[in-house]
Amino acid sequence: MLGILTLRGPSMPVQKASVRDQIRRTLTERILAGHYQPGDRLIELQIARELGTSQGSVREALRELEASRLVESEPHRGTRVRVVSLCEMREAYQMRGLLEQAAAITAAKAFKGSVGSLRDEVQAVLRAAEVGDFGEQAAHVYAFHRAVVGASGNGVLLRLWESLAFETRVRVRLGWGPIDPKQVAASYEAILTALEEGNGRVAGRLLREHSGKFAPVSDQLDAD
Amino acid sequence: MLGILTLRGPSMPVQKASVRDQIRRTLTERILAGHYQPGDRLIELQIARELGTSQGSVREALRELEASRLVESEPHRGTRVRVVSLCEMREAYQMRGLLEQAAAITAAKAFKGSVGSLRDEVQAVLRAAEVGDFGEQAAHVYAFHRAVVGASGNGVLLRLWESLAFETRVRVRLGWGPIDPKQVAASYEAILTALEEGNGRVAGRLLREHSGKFAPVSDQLDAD
DNA sequence: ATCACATTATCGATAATCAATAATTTTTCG
DNA sequence: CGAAAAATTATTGATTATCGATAATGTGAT
Repeated sequence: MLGILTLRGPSMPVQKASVRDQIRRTLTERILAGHYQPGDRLIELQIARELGTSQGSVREALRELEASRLVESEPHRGTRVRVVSLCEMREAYQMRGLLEQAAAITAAKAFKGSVGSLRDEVQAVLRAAEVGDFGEQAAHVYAFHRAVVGASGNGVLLRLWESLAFETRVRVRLGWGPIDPKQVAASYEAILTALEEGNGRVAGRLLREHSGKFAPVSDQLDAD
Repeated sequence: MLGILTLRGPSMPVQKASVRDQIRRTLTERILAGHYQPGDRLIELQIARELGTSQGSVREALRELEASRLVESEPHRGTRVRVVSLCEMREAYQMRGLLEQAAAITAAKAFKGSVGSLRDEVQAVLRAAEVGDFGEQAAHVYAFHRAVVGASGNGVLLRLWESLAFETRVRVRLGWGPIDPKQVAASYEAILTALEEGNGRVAGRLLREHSGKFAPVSDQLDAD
């Protein structure tokens, strides 16, 4: 039993690995990695037997995934990987832009003069793009934006932003074509400069525009 | 058993009343109504026995409440009603303002010339305020803002906004003092006028300012 | 072909049970 | 007495087995 619980690095302190969390993590990985495709059914007992757990634990994990909108379920019809529509993705990108713009306003204070860690992420993005490692690329893009939003110091803002993670991450897997590294570099460079100067207003605007570049529709909500 | 399932209005169509949902609804009501105070423990078997359900169903309901951030839990230490800090509430109000501003930009198109339903809600708010019925007042305030956000036509935006419901609703129960009806009326009247004219830009700005009036801290994120 | 009916897979839910852990109480001993 | 140690209790985390309800599928009769 407990085929999942095998992993636990040697240097890991006392990580509580509840069965429920392990299941959730495993399923999340599989969904984000594309092992389970959108629309695929997730059958409780099947998963339970595969992972060596009980049906109840799987149910709980599925409820959590449903809450974070990775899956959806109908009564007596089971749970399946959620299908994110193009429309919803556009909306999510709009919102991400809006939130990041707001985040930048205050985050700029934190980054003024020290954008080293951010620059590292951008470098990593470009390196990954050259090699063609989309997973790595997406991870560093995520890390960059998350760092900015996190630096805003607004926990609620961060939570809202993170709740968009699924919608804005599927994009990569849909393969809307490779990104021009030059364009990306230029865009990020401008943002970095603004942050370094502590100019949150400009950084925010640039981040919002950046978000717009990756969503194929005009941004209707721009208040400026 | 199933002491909860009694209710089901005569005109109700075919409402699926899963046990889990019933538990969730019951607990949500009790939390919002203040029957359970912030910090109170929610003991699984206790609730299960009281409602005549199994422990498992209560667990699932609690996981859902945790996802919507009404409660929080630590391993082996149980689940309790979440305590929303003043800081978090301020952040939530900031975010609510940001989202509503964005919503107004597009919602204005939908309301141009026909703000009747919105005006009704404002009237209801003032009426409730006169009578001193805070519950009713809060409900209509909620309905007004929700209508605006809903009219934006952006589902993701609506979802984000609704996820702030808890944080921005506790406020009423904390009783930050009664609100001056005149001030409220004037504020809403200006918003209505802007929406009626289809001027989303102005309506958005007013909504954001409105939100600021109810949060006791200067709004740092205003990009305009 | 299509409708009615049976079959099957799966979900929704329950009960009974057990180990692990946290909180509480009691005991022991300096 | 008062603090450390030990025992007790309450509750969670998780399992197994089981049942009825429901949706999907298959099958046969007309």
